[in-house]
Amino acid sequence: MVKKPSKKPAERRSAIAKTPTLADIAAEVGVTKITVSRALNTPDQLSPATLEKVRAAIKRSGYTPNLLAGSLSSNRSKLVVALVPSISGAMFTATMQQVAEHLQSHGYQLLIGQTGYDDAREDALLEAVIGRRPDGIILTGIVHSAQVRQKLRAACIPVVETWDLTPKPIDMLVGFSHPAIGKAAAEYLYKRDCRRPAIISPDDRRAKLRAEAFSAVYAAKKYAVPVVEAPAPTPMGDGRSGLATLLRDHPDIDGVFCGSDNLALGALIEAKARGITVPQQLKIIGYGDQSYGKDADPPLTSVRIDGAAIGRLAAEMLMARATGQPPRKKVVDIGFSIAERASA
Amino acid sequence: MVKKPSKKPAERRSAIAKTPTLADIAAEVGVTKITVSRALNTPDQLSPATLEKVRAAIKRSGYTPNLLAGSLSSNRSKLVVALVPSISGAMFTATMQQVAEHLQSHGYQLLIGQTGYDDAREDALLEAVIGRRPDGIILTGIVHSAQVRQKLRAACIPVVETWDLTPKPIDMLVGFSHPAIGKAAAEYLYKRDCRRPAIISPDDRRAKLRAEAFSAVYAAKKYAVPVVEAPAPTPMGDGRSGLATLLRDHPDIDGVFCGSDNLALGALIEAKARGITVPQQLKIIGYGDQSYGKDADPPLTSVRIDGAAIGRLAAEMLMARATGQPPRKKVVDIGFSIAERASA
DNA sequence: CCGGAAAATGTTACCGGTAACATTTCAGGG
DNA sequence: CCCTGAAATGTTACCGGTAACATTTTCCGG
Repeated sequence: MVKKPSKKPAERRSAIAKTPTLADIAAEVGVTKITVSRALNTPDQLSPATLEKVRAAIKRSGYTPNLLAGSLSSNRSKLVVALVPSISGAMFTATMQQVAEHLQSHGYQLLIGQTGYDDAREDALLEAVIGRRPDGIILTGIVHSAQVRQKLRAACIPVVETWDLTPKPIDMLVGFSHPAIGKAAAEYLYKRDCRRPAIISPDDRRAKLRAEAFSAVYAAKKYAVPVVEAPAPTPMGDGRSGLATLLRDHPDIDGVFCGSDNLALGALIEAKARGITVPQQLKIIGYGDQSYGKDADPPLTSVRIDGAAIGRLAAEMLMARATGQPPRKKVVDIGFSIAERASA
Repeated sequence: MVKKPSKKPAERRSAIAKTPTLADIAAEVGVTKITVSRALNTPDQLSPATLEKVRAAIKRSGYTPNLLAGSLSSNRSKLVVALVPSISGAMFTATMQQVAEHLQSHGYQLLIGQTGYDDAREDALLEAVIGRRPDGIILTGIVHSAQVRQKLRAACIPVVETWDLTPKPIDMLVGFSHPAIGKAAAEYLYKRDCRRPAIISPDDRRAKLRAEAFSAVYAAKKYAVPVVEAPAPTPMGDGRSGLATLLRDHPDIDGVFCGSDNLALGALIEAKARGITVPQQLKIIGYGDQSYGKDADPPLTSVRIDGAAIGRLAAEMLMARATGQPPRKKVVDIGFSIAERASA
């Protein structure tokens, strides 16, 4: 089978299996490209007869429109990208769920990128994402690299930073204050007569903010707070071993502020395994208020963040921007609460 | 401020803030577009002096290449999309982690879509994904809609189906047999003198396959297996309530096959809360072998799937295809094992 | 100082859609 | 039967890059 190279590139291509394009469908039906395009995007503009023929041809060929081309031309991608540190972190699930649902009802699509608690990697990923020209970007946490901040601004893409606060957001923001949480947790434990608390914390930036604020409260009262750090994302096991370490070095601690519910649950299991009563001998407070915390024994007291609300607001802000409305507020602090249960 | 519409569209645009393009950079440096393009993609081809000037201009303007345009032109998007039922399902985390790492080392990017255990939604999402013309698609589970199968084939995009087996994959496949797992779990419990087992299972398709195969083994021995289903993704609480329901209706059960480690952990907590000893009075076996299972008390026996291996193989297959090599194998059954711990 | 190969850069024509404006078709009133 | 405006369809020119091939520069030995 000799392949005779012809001059016309279109012809050369067709030798190989090629995915059908608008032009192919148009030629088959006997109309022009724009008519097929309209059949897909604004079907009301076509006569029923033409519409029917075009749809039949599309179905027959298994044609799928090339959104790269469409987006390039129309300057709208109908795509929103969200970046999260970790897929597994159940924290962000509710947020993503809400975002996806809201976007979907507006005909937008959500894709998620995993950054992995690593700034350099986040920057690289973000750059690649900007290149795809999504109609919106949702970030977990705030962006620190000046370079990336500039690129985001230059790209003119609506951005929502989330899960944190900063006086100078790139664009929009839905978050809450991590130091405020550390402070509130400390006061919560202090009020319940905790005098020798400790911290088990993931080593990511936001968790550290909470831990530092917690320590600061006790430091002001002249108590030093021992800290154990574990690499994020923290599995339950780190909570067990973390508590074990703390008890070895500081056998008299009477409370633990855990930087995640995973850690808290691990600490709980370790305490029970050692016959330490919770909350009598040891108070445990988690962060995130995951559903499984309620099902622990005793149920876990935890800092509650309304992740779904973050998602809903972020999506609404983006969609408002997409429809050209000026956003009511560019920055929202959704706050937090402490879900008081039996463990502290 | 009267805006005088000029004839040239480029000029009209520039009234509004516009994101810089290759042409802008090129004009600024005094070269042509292709030279700038080369500075980004094949810098070796340029003289050091030119390269330096171009890079300076790029940095100054905060330019980010429009990958839509690049992909459209070159017919390569350097993008792989993976679809998972749920972001939170820790099961797929290891897989995604591996995929992302392998792809990254080849200069590819991974974006994740969430389908939500819903076939209709998966189809819609998949169609939108095909439209973005990624260089590869990784699916969790196998595709059932004939329509979508045709579109995937027509689009000529390499596809890897995972976490399941089928005699007729669309393209490539890395998975294992769910019925085999149900069978193995049943035999495992039977061998340990379990005669009145029950099942707590998520209601997704693959979990049902496992449950049915489990029941079939016992049915062959004339034992009926009671089943409680919970909507996926299953939180720990469903394990607690699931076991409670089972014990109410069948107080004499002596083993539970749980469709996820979450469910198993919940069942474990419920059993302990009721003073039922595990494994003496009740054997519990999970599925997924999540890290937290090891840290439970007693440690959880669980069906182990090497999710990381699935990710690694899927990524390797895609990259091999991208570099034009014919894949060694198009279908891989990676099997499973039962991680034997104290709970069963 | 010249020829010629290699290195550096440029030209042209697309990729597959959509926007904006132009043209044709058709129904109904005068 | 013509006119008119709305409905249906077409034309042209892009969107912002890259492939393929063409041309100019540079560098080197003879």
